[in-house]
Amino acid sequence: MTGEAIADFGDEPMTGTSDGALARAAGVTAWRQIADAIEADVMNGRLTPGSQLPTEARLAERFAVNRHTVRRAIAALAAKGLLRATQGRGTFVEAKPLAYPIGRRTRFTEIVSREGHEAGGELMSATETVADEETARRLRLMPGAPVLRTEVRRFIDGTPVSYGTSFFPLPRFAGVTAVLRETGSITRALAACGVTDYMRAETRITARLATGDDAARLDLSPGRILFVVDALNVDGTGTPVQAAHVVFAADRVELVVENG
Amino acid sequence: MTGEAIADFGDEPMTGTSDGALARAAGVTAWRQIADAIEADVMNGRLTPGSQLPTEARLAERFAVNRHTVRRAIAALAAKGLLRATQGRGTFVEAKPLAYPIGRRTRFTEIVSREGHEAGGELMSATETVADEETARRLRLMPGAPVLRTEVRRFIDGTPVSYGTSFFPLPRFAGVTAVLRETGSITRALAACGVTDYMRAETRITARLATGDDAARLDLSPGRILFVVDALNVDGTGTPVQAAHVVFAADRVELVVENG
DNA sequence: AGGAATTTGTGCGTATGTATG
DNA sequence: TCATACATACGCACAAATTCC
Repeated sequence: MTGEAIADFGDEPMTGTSDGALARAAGVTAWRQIADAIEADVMNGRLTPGSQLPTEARLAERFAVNRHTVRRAIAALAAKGLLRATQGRGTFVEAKPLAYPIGRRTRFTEIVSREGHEAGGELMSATETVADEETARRLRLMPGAPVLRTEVRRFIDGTPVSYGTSFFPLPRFAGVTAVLRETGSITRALAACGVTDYMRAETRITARLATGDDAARLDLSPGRILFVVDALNVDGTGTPVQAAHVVFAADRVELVVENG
Repeated sequence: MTGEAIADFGDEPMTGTSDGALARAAGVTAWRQIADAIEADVMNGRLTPGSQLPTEARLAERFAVNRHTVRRAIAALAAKGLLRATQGRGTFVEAKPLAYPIGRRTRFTEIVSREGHEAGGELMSATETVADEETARRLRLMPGAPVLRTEVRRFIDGTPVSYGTSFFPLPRFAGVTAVLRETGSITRALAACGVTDYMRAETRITARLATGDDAARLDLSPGRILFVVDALNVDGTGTPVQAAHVVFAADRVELVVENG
């Protein structure tokens, strides 16, 4: 693999006859050779994180194979988390995972912007309901107590990294919905209800594979790994203010526990 | 599903004609019906964590199918993490994941025994080598400085839960090998070198799928989820004493971050 | 607002090489 | 040697999502 970058061909003629040439009738399948070529381009920096690959049609032309064959190579790399293909947009090189500190002060927006990225939040739903046994125990409420249930999806530089549901004790935090819908920031939503500061009391981390629903919400392929994070936030007096159940795309974040 | 537990049939006659009977020629494959039946037995507590299933041959007889069909059902549940089949031993219901606290004082043996389980450790290898760039940075050494590299596998109640490599600065911790080989305990090994107390400074958590090697070492099926944990331990003065790179079987532990 | 162009996603059919029995 | 099954690869057509004018 000494060829030029796959993405670098434009209208100019090919610079080498061996470029893009596959060893047909060799022991390795065509789609795997293509996948290896693309992966090498990513590893060598010829394709940088966030950059767009040529269209499947152009890659097929380039490697002199059918588009299906290119698609198979891309699918393999997407399953590895190296690429991400979106219908109507194109295929892109995935960004490096963001270090996501988990500590007493865990604030999504602060974390992301401190690393030089743009944080985004989207309130997907907000309904008043009653606490089930598990939620009541975590929020130290009676089962059946009124709670606000919100579903929030979070983005870094426009790509979704997590989504999940949160529960807030209800007489106290009735006002979070409006702020959450407008800003997508939990911190500001709680501040609007008089919680000037809150702390992460406990974080439980498990993992599972992405279902079709997860895949759709996080724009990744089914079967990728998800972190399942159950978090409890408390106010200055130690009173629970938020119980969250969030799934993260495991190859878009790296969870970091710092013990200062 | 109102049948008796699968594991409960012994020499007594069947208590109901429908027990174990499959809806052949229905829309659901035989192996999936068997898998669902076993899963229901686990969920309802008729099969408890740690208990052994009947042999594949007996299950095949029970459901009146070929043993291959039973194996497919078991394989599906093993892939979900519900069962674990070990050659020569049998098939067992997986235990619930153990809560594994990650904090300033993270001690494997203490954590496990406090939860009422038996902790085990096995030193797989110990070699003197030199620090590569990454290891040197973490241990605050010069690249090329001598370090001790150990590979340790850990068990809870006899089942492997993690394995990984650790690096110790070498002039100081030459004595850990012997203690580690004898006790499998990092805490005692460090104590033997004069480190009466150590602290977890940082823990980085990512995830990946188990390869064949991982699967062999942790006695799980390839493709299961692994937590990849990079940890740094320091002594009372803040000097790094151990840099570890450990993989955990993600469905045998739940990582818990507590912020006192 | 709307419609064309672009790009990925999906389905079907066909042919070929390679194990398997 | 034949039959079968499976994965690979190709070709064509259309659907669906996004972007751009």
